[in-house]
Amino acid sequence: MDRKDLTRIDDYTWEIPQSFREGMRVPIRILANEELVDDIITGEAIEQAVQTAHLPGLVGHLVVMPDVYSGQGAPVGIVAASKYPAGAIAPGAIGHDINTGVRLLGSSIKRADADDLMDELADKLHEFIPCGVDAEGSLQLSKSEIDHVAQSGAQWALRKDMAKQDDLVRAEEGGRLNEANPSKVSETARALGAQQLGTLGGGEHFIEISYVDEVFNRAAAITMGLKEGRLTAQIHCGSRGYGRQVCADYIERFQDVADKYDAHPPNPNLAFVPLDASEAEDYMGAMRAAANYAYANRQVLAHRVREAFDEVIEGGGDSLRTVYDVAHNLGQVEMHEVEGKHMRCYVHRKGAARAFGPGTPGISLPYRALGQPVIVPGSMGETSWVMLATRDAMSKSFGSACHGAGRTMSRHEASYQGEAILDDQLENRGVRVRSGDTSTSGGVQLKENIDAVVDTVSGAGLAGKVARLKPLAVVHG
DNA sequence: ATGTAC
Repeated sequence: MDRKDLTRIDDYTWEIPQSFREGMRVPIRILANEELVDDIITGEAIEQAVQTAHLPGLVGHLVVMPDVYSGQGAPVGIVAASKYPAGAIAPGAIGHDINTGVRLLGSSIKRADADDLMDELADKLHEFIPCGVDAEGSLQLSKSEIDHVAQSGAQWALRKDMAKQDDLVRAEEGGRLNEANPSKVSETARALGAQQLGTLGGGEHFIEISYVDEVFNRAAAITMGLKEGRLTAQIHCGSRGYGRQVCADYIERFQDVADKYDAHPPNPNLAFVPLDASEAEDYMGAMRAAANYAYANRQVLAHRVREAFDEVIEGGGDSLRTVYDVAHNLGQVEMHEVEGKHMRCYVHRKGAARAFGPGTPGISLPYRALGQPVIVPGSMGETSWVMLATRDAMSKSFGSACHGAGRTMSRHEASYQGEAILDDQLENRGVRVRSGDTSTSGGVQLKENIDAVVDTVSGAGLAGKVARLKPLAVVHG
């Protein structure tokens, strides 16, 4: 694809018309600045976006985020809104790592006071947090306990003294989706979940200590508890094998019933069924269960980070306060205005965060008047940004923004890349690294386009800058 | 992303 296939809407928006290929249900809107657009349209993710635009019942336009990259079925970095309940639902447009996301914690600890302690802090984080694909957790729960986790999300951790009330108040959806249905989750998934709660996983998943480098919106930063020169902690992870298995199980099941619904996607990983099919309801219940597992997992990891801080800094754990916790891979029923009409939609977000503008119902109370926080972590060891959603996000991207933590290569390409160079790259940037089994991160390469991504998100009017964070230490799988 | 593999 090249630029002649695109219509330029404005400085940050490019459209691929519905006529680009027969079978597309909506046009595609790529959100990207001059610097990013050519890479996006020449990469392999864009063909996946074209295929995703075939999903029946899509409304408005398929949104492609500036940090998009190649995924399975749908690319990572898209928003696809389907009319509810007349449209379709596709697990591949939500992703295998259901509710992968980010928890950001702020603190009152001055960077200058912690400089000499950073190596010890990195050691303790690594000691307290099991990493890698095969990491088994410190919790070792029964399958029936995992059903409680899947039902209650981060609230389960509150009952187990691994959360503060304020953690939940400042998490998206209070850290728990309603109408989760663990009985629709396979035995295989439940068994994996029982072993893995409280583990970080591999690939792009990481825990990072950073500091607030610069504040751009002082009032918002105060509400968020972010102050220049103070330490922060970020936890980027998801639902581990539990969510992966839920996605795989339902893609297979949807493929099996394709004939019944005359549902034939351009790619088997984009298997779909009508939203009002019983199989769709089962998937939604299982997917919400996996989302709650991920909310609980980030909460348990936040607890472990607090324990690690306590070992090194007096009162360190207690000073870590949740700023926000946001999901990147989720499907939700929401009201949106499309071509002048209010309608109920099923919004698939894959590699995209919800970003509701100021005053929108559903935003956590401390932030409802300001707009939903948008955490853009960059790759591990990269600059991160904290932003606030603005009103334009509702019309431009179904109330969504980028997810930030991207790859330069698809997983498929990365699998050919051989030995890990990631840790050397990180060390060269002066970031302390502690890693587990690097076999899963061997192909992870650091992106350096985070500032262009953030320029696009703010230029397109999805979110405004609040603060920039700089990395000090990373723990990854 | 992953009891890893188009």
